[in-house]
Amino acid sequence: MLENVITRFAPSPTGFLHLGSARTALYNFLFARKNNGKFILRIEDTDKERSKREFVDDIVENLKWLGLNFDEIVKQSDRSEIYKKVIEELLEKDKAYKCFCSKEKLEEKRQEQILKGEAPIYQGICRNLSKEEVDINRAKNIPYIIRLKITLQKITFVDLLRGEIDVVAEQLGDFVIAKSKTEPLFHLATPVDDHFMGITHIIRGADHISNASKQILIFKAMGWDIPVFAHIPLILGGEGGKLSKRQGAKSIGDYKVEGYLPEAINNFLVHLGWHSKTDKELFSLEEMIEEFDLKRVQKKAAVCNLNKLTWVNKFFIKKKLAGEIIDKINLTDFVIKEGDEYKAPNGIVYNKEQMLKIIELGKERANTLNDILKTASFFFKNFDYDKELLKWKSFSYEEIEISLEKIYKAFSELSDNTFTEEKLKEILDSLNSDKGLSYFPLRVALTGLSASPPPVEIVLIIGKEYTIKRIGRAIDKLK
RNA sequence: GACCCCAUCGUCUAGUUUGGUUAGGACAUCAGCUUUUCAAGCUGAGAACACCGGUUCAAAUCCGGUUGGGGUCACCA
Repeated sequence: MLENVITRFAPSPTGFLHLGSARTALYNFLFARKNNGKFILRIEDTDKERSKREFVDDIVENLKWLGLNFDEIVKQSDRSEIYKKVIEELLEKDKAYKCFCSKEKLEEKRQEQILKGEAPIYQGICRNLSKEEVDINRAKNIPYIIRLKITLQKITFVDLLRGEIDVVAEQLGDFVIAKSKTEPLFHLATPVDDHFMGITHIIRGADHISNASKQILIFKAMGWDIPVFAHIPLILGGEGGKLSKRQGAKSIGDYKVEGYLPEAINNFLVHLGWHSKTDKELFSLEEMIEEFDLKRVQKKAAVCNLNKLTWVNKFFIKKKLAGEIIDKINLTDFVIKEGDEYKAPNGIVYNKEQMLKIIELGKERANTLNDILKTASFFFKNFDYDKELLKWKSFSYEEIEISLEKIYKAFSELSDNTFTEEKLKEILDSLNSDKGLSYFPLRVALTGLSASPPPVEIVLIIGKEYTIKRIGRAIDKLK
């Protein structure tokens, strides 16, 4: 175990929490907890134009929903004093300078460079302005921004997953670190916070590899210790390309609404780039913490294939008790809850025990929480079906009708005491030599479907009265 | 375009550090079993080391190149 580990998840609140960012959060969380360290949520809202309060709320809410509890939340917009001090120090030490170039002029130069096939970087026009020149420009009120003065030739840093990475500093150009002394930009705010917050491990997406070199330049200019970097592989969409920028970039909130369980999402995400030493596939969050190891994280980008998510979700739904999920299911499309009663539009009133049994049946067949009642909607809604559906194998309509009439009669004769699972099965099993001739038409009569949970289970839930009614309706269709 | 990163079944991956495996698992697909249907479950099948060269008795594993994919090049993060 490492000492004093502090990690951070640093999203910009310019969008909802999506799968890619959630996985970054998960890895940071796992690594911190594994080492008994701290996990901090840092909202990078230096871009006032694009940052929105609703996104902050979404990120916080969904992180909590996933169980990725952070120890602290920090907003960059609350820390302007710190950035200001660093900017002033950098300026004072001549590690940074004011640039008076206009946006238009810069854009023109950029285009020229691109046309010439050169790297589109800043060419240092204001890099060596004298104090006098700067004062003149200031006196004229020409707007300026602040750039870092790059003096290093080569930047080398160690990535925990990839080893040494070399970057030619020239390639970077004197990039902008702040719009003004009070308006820091990403490349300044990030290293400043990482330093002052004591971040020991920067775990983030591989799209930040090239940013790392820029941020290291700040660390070096300030003479700070450089934290450990671990750039985790990107998650790609089905067609390749960054997930967050392409299709399929649904938010975690969307998955929640669609009926995915947080444990399913965590398990799906943890395997997008990481694998335990064993062949174990499904983990609780505690087990993940126990087994997680940054060194076993993949270097290759992972394509996000939702098949597995569905499978994982199904697994966890099946594992849960009906009582655990009844509160997570949106019942309003199916029943109106009044006290302990659940009133269905088809007239049946269920008690809680019956509702739980219905959920029990539904969850065996559901991919998502929302599927649970959908696959069992015949409990609640009126339905119709074609007479043809009642057919079983090559038996005739007459034979089907006779079978249903026998069931009708036998069920009608049962008293409440004998209306039990054993008795019902006994009747259905003995009625016809082909069991399906009893069960299948009964199934259709009860559900209007050719695929459903076992008919006897359904009968026991809706009760004798409604069972008889539905069988009678089927017989009428055959007449 | 320049720079950086990466490369095992369709997908997620084990194996690479310390060369020797019938290249393993999961999802998906297909088949069989079970069964009153579906789902589940069980059993089985097909399915991969990008290419070329080098080192070596031996290369998925080490080295070089090629190709391919991805990322970054903002007064966004």
